[in-house]
Amino acid sequence: MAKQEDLFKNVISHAKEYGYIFASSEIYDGLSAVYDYGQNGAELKKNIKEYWWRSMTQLHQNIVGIDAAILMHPTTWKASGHVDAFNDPLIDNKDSKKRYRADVLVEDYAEKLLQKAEKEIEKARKRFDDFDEEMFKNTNPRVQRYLGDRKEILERLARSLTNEDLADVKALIEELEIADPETGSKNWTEVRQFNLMFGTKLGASADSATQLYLRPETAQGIFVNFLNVQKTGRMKIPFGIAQIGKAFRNEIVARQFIFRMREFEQMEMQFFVRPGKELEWYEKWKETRLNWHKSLGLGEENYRFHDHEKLAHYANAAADIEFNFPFGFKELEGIHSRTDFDLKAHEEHSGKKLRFYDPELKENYVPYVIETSIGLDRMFLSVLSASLKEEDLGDGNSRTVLKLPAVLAPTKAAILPLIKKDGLPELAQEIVDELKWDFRVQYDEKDAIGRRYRRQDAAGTPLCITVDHESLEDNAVTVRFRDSMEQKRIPISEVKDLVAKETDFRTWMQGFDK
RNA sequence: GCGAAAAUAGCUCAGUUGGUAGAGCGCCACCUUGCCAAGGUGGAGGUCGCGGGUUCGAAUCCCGUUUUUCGCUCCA
Repeated sequence: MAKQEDLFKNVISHAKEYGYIFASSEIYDGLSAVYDYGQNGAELKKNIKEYWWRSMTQLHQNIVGIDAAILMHPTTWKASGHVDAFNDPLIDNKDSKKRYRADVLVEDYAEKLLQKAEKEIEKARKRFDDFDEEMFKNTNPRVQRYLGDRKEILERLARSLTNEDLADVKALIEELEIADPETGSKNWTEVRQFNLMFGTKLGASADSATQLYLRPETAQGIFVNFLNVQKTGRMKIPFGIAQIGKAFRNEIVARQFIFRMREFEQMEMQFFVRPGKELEWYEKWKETRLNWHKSLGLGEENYRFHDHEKLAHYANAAADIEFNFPFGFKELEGIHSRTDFDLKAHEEHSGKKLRFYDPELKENYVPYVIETSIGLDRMFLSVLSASLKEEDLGDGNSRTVLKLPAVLAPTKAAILPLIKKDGLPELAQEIVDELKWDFRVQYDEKDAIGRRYRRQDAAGTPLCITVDHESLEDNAVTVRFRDSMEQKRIPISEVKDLVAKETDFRTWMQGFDK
């Protein structure tokens, strides 16, 4: 356990030291759960995005990409359910330190009253042969009291929640003497409202401004554009719309480095299918997405599915692809069968039809949706943490090496003159000038060659190309591979092809693109 | 949000019972070496997270605060 903790700390400090991730506004002590990507982090992140984007929109003829705005019409979030669901009144028990949803506590209490009433009715049913349930309900004073109290409590709760009168919710809990279900303590804090959505205003003057939200998920940008894309792209079901973009959540607890941030980026694809076919496609996408992860070679044992038993209200099937992070298996990507919930909700709220005319069936329908949604920052963390190795070289030496998948590496190759004189730097620079058009490469002449190799190992550069005195004679260079530390002599004219082969999208993805 | 721990140079850390900061690595310049890191010389870099208090004097003691990590909690 302690070892895992150390490993995670290593990942965090390596990420900083090599320019991958910095705390946001660090000179001002940082901002909780907000991080910046540094010079190498930005490259790695961009490469992950590109790997995903090309897999989706380039390898699939029937998937296209969009880039919707972060700000959306506020009704979007009513339709999606976020306005209601992302607003939780929470209360803490001071003794047990447990947190509960205040409305759920009250609702549970009301539920108990209902159960008591039903018990009375059951008892009476056994006693009387000619039992009239309606009659009994309406006349028995106990049942009357239970049901009356229940009704009154629920109405008062609803009223208080609508008016955002949280003090009354607290008062209600106290009046009813509701206790912590686990410990029985009645020592409660105030009820506080947690709104998971970041609010902002449209319009410069405060009084005429419209309340807007920074989107808490990117999916809605796709749903509201469903018809635009379908019509203008002449898309036929089944088809998908992909998007990469920022989303924002005002998490109560945001932790674990970049695993849960307040500002994060999602890569998601909504796949529209015929109603009734959704579970077939759900299975297919589960497999496709897992394959995509496997293509990066970070270790197949590091991935697993986690099928949801408790489904969100919009879903009829859901699974996560979990990754073995330094702090255990956690969600990396979600694959959800979202039914027609979102499109239907937008139809209702907008009054616009969001349907597809299926020429084969000769009918209109609201498509069903399979969603694949991956946290880009989590993906970044998974790649970084699985790549960082402290390697024992067997001869008493060790090295720190960042075994990033070459296709994702920020720098593809380092060009190194063996020594910085005798014309070697000039030849090395020529190679840089040739390669730089196709690859991000780096020139380095400082320090002993072995040291430069190790430096590139730690930065994650998959290839080193060394120019020595012989190179001037035979036009050949030594290529040194990061992972195996093996060296190979090849003609300078073949360097470009070699770097391409090692770092190419096709090299990595082909065979996994099922 | 609660509880625990931590915060000193870019990184990893030391800093004795309070006497106004050190090491190793890294970085920069020059010299030297030249195929798997840590030769030489010189140099830059810290108001010890921040604010307050105690004291003649605080990195060190006390209070508050911020950030991070862990546990709980939450998680469309």
